[in-house]
Amino acid sequence: MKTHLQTLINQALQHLQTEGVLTGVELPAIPVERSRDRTHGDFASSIALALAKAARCKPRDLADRIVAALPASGRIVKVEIAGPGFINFFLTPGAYQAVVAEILDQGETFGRSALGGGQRVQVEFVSANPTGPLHVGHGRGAAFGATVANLLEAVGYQIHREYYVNDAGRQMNILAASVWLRYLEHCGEQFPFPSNGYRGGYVRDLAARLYAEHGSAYVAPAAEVFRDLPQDEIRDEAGEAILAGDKEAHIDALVDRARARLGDHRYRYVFELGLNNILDDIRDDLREFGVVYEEWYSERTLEERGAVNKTIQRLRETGQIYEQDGALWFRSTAFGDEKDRVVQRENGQTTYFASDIAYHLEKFERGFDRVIDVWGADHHGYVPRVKGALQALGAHPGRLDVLLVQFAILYRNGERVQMSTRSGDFVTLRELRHEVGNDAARFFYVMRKSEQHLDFDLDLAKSQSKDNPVYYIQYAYARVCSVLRQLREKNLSRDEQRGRDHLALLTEPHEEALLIALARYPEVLETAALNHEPHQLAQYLRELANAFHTYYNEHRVLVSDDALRDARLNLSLATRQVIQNGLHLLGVSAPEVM
RNA sequence: GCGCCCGUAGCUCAGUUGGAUAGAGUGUCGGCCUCCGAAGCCGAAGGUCGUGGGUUCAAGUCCCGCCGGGCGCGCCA
Repeated sequence: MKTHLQTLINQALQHLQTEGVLTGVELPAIPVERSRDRTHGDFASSIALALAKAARCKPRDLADRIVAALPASGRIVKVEIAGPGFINFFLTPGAYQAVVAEILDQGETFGRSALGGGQRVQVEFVSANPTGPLHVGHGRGAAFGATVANLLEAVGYQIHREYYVNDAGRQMNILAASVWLRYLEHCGEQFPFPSNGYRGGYVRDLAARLYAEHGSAYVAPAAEVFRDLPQDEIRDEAGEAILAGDKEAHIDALVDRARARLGDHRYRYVFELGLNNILDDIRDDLREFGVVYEEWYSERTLEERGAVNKTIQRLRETGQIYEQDGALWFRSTAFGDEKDRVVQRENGQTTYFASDIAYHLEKFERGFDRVIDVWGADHHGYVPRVKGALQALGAHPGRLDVLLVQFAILYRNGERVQMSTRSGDFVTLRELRHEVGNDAARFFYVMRKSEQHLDFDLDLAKSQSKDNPVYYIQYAYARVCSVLRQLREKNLSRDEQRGRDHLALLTEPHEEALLIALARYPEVLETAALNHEPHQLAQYLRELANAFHTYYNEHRVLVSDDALRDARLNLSLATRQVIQNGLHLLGVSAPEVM
């Protein structure tokens, strides 16, 4: 409808140009919006306000001339000029009602479009290190990334969902060392656990598994393992230093000691045990959450192919690499970063940043038209250096969108649920899903703008009342299903074609409001997708459900008049279809009975 | 200190990329079931859009300065 109106206005403007009113004026994109207020019609255009200056006349006068030049349209009942020069369009009832037939015809594809033209877009999200189970922060990235991907797919982009598995870095070695140390404890050895080790309970589980598989064959005396190591650094809860040392050097040395003591083969075994078990757990967790990927991309394969070193070499050739204090630095300040960044440490290890440059470079080499990264907002400082490196290498950083997701704060009984990474005491995504269910979790995660902190009310997410937007929307769906059941129980006839033939009977104000809400769905999908804003869809579905509940409360669907009943049934089914389509994109189920 | 994000009803948040009289939910108060699911609906009350300037036909929206909150500022990831 919007494009229809734009076409009409465009024709009018061209007509005026031939009359010499707007000679030499370049015609802009024509603004057409849904009116907020019904008294302003259905759609409004501010085109006359925008062009008044160029046309050298008053906005209202220009609006008059545009309206006079508008071609006739069977879908418009009235055109008015209002306020400073808005052109308001009033649609015919038939223009509203037509959407019902459109929805019934298109079913699950209603709302989808070919806007993206099949462009290839990669969406990388979650990508949490496989050093432990996903927590509630990752959950938001998962729900958000999955929904953004679904939305883009719905408007015609070809989507490649990807999880970048950091299976090669230093952190994985620290995990392996942590598992081994817990294993030593399990076997009776005693020592202070390194402050930079992984201390979650799952590490002990992995250690127990190692023991179950190999008994005490991997044991080494703690006294030997810890002999002549750099001092650890230990702080109390307040952050005050109890033991001054270098925790990084300490843990790195422990990793080396583990490798030396176990030998390559056995060290590899511990490493793989940790990686595989945790990665499998993450995969299962996400699959249960309705989040699936086209690809799990391994950092290790990237490194084994020599891509990281090759990338550093390429950066060298650009002249943006220099050596200082034994390390290699990338001159990211030349690209707007606050300071230069290390790509290779003094000890020869490449940094996470180095492999990330290689990875992003490869994303473009794989032929994606656009690349989207979903990151936690605490990584925002990382954006300039990645884009800077891409620019240095001749890639186009403008084709990379980094979407930042703020943390979710859990509330229970009105109080904030405390989470501390220091003690390893955090709520996992799985715990959250089990507590509130997948539907509520998926919906709550995306119902706010991503860059907004999310207050996640656990009690609300669990409540089965209208306060809970998930239930509210699902209830509208279930109600339509219930009407169909009633139809059968009462032995009333139903004829879809008869309903289509009598859509003109849908003239009640509540019906009109519902029809307008339905017609908005494709527009909502488009803006939600292009702006990467799932919350717009969530918000819309609530409004649609509200329009239906209001209507349902005011009018009966199963009336005795066959034609009216069938028309209303078609309207109800169309509503059900749109709710189903929308919930599907959000990864939320649509139960027939609640 | 520097950089990024946020500040809208008591609370949680929208606000169609600059449009007309700033909207929902929740909470408070008051109504609606002999009738398709009351897990619902209707009404009332609630605002100097943090603040002071600027840009223009038009600013919650864009620019600048303050105030308040969050995050970042490692040879960690």
